[in-house]
Amino acid sequence: LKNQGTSRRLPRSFFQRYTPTVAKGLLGCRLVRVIDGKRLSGIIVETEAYRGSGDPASHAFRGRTPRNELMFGPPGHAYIYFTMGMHYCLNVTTEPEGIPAAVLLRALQPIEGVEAMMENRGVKDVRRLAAGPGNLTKALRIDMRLGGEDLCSSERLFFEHGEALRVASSARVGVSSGRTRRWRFYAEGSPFVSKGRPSWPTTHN
DNA sequence: TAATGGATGTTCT
DNA sequence: GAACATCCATTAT
Repeated sequence: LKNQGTSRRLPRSFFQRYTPTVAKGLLGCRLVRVIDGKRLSGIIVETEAYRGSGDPASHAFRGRTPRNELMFGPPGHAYIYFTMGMHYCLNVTTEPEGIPAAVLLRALQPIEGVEAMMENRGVKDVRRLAAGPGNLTKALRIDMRLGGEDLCSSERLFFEHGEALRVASSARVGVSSGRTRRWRFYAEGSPFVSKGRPSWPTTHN
């Protein structure tokens, strides 16, 4: 019983795999943020994979830079970036060290600390609390200070096992290149996914 | 319900 | 100077 918390954690081996597989596998798992000893958490319902130097939509497409450096590092770490002058986006690094890859966390179904998330967001509709990558980080109070955090050992931000969900896929949201890859994954029928709708129809795996 | 544009800053050409 | 892994309010349909 005393190991209940840690035993449910996703281990590093989970993240050291082919990135689209990790992105799919994260659906149904729990993302947990601990603030002042309180748990804010939700079930992951939407993710996107960004992989390798051959993926034109990836930040690592043009090689290593100060910003994307963490993508080249070991798996299971937080890669966070600031975008559009306003929002933070949370990724978890994947694949063995040296392969630039990560999974973007795009939406959660809020479970624990819903009241706190409402305060952080200034929104009451639970369906919108963590729908979209910028909203997700705002709800969980995630910013650059958590960049590089080891999510396999952190006490502030980590993943827990969950139940398998029915998975659908589409092209990634908000990217103009790399449209041939359908590396956005989401829980089919979930009202908690972000509004970004793909141009291609959905399929399931 | 769909399209548009503003807020805002970092990165790259 | 343009593009950008965004979000929301406003406007048009």
